[in-house]
Amino acid sequence: MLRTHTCGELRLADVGATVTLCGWVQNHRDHGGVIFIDLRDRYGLTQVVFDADVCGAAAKEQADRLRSEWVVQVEGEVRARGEKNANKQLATGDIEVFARRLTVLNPAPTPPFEIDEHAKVGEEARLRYRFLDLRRPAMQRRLLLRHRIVQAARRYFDALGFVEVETPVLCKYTPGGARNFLVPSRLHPGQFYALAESPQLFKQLLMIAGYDRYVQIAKCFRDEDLRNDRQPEFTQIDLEMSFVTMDDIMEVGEGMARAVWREALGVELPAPFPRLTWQEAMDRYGSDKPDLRFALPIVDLSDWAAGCGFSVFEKALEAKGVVRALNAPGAAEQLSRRTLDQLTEFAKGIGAKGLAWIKIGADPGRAEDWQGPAAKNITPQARAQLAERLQVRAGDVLFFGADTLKTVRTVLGAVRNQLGRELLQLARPGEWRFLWVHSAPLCEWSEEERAWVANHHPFTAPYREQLPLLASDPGAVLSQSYDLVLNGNEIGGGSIRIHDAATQQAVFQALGIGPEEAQRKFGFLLHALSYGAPPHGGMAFGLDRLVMLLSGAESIREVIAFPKTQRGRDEMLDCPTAVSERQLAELHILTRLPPA
RNA sequence: GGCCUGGUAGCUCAGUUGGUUAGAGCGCCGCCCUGUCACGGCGGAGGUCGUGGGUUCAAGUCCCAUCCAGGUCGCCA
Repeated sequence: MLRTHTCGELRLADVGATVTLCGWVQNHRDHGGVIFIDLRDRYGLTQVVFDADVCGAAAKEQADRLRSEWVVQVEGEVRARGEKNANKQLATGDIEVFARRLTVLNPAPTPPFEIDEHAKVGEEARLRYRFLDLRRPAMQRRLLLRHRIVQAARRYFDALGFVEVETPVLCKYTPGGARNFLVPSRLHPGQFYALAESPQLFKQLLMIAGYDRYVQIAKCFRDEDLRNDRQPEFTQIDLEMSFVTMDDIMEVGEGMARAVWREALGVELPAPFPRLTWQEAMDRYGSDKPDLRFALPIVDLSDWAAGCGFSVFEKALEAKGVVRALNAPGAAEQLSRRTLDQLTEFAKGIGAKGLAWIKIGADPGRAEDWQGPAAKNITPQARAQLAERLQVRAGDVLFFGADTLKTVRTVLGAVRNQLGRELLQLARPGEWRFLWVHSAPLCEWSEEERAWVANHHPFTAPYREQLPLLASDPGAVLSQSYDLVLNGNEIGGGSIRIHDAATQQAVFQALGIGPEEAQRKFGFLLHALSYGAPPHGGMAFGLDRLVMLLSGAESIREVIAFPKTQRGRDEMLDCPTAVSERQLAELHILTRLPPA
């Protein structure tokens, strides 16, 4: 080793020792007669002192030329700083190293930005110089947290007897779902692999193979547009179990979350996590991933709305829609007319025709104290009933949605989030509200494709007793599926899988995938299912999102060492790039570029 | 693909109604300083104002196109 200690470990007990440190020059403070250097590595910072009386004139002169981010080796003696000169903010602040010998291991140009906690740097510069950005404490903290999370998960699953198995990244193209990245085959002209969008099929095959507890920290690839929490390659903590029910998987998944929070954050999560059916979540919170850091429940008022006096509501009912509302208790003062107008525009952006609201003044019993676009038209009787149904008190603000069921759910769900997270700031930092949302519909009608499409994926098992409905009313069939939601973010999800070929065929049929097509696309799975597939199920956690939430980062890019930009480029590697004609020829590929 | 925000010194930003030589802080370079620790003092260098075109006597500023970054909708079974 070129060093005897790291820059974070020397203490008063080491005083008198001769040590050798290696690291980067964080800072140099030249006082003429004496030079201070802060030497940094990922373990910490140690102050090195160059005094000509100790190190000699030549070494001091050399130290004088040191610049930020040079890599140096320093041999010297550990000395106590004394009460007066100690730096309480530094773990090594009680000591300093009086240099005797200095070796410049590598000089460096002035970095494009300062490598310290305080420097504000834009993301573009950070990504172009990611190797420098990763030296910064914030990035180190996040990558180390990620490491601890992964280790905690691995220990947890290992202790439960899970087997870690790697599955291929080069896979077969599977239609439906996310767009695949394609990889040309040199050996098979005109044919392509697809990068795995998830290990889904492989883990089912592993269950058929009898590995009844599988786990993998798996890279997944999806060629879709990027978002603040979406990258084209990302990591899942993927697991699958045999001979289990929904409850078993949820228990294991919940246990992992508890282990991760305990080991990575030192936080003890309450058990068990609350559960809602998909239907309950959608009705009560207008979302399949409700943020439970605040209440603001949505109440159905369809029966009340008939004859309430407000024609907008009544017409929505006549059109077979619904009327629902939520009460923001005591929010009247925080929600100015201007804010409410902005919220109305926000609702319109999501698909609402408008957003009826009522502001309650000092006395809910007086008609004049009900103000807002919906207030005047409502009959006194309807108003009294409303006060009862929404538990109206002075200073409350009521919001109404009147439209199709789907629109009202979406709009009030979004309004609820906007109120809770932004306008009323009801979500406290450091608060972790977990929730299982289970039993979502198996499939959903797609106007675009004029067909029923799988909500989760086509291998998700419906509830057994609802199988007969599959042919007659596919939309009514619920699936044995579950999503783990944290503070309004989906952090994981899974399902019990179909384990027999007959049911799988029936589901394919309902999804408009004929026997021939099914055979062509998923024949290997159907074949395998016929060879003694055990009942099985599993789930996957989005590791990047998990780390993002645990670290409080604003974007997924902050918890990935080398992320892509929103257009899918790597600014540091400068890729993707064009390749030579020769390479293309070898892959039997002709490119067809869009017109310039 | 649509919409929104931004692009000015190495970094983070300001730049008024279109008008003199485009500024600040940090960083950088030089000199001084023996107890600093985001040291301090003095001095200095550093700009295709993303790119291309247009309007104008005059464009960082107005218009059009385009590129890049971020956000968002579509998309993500």
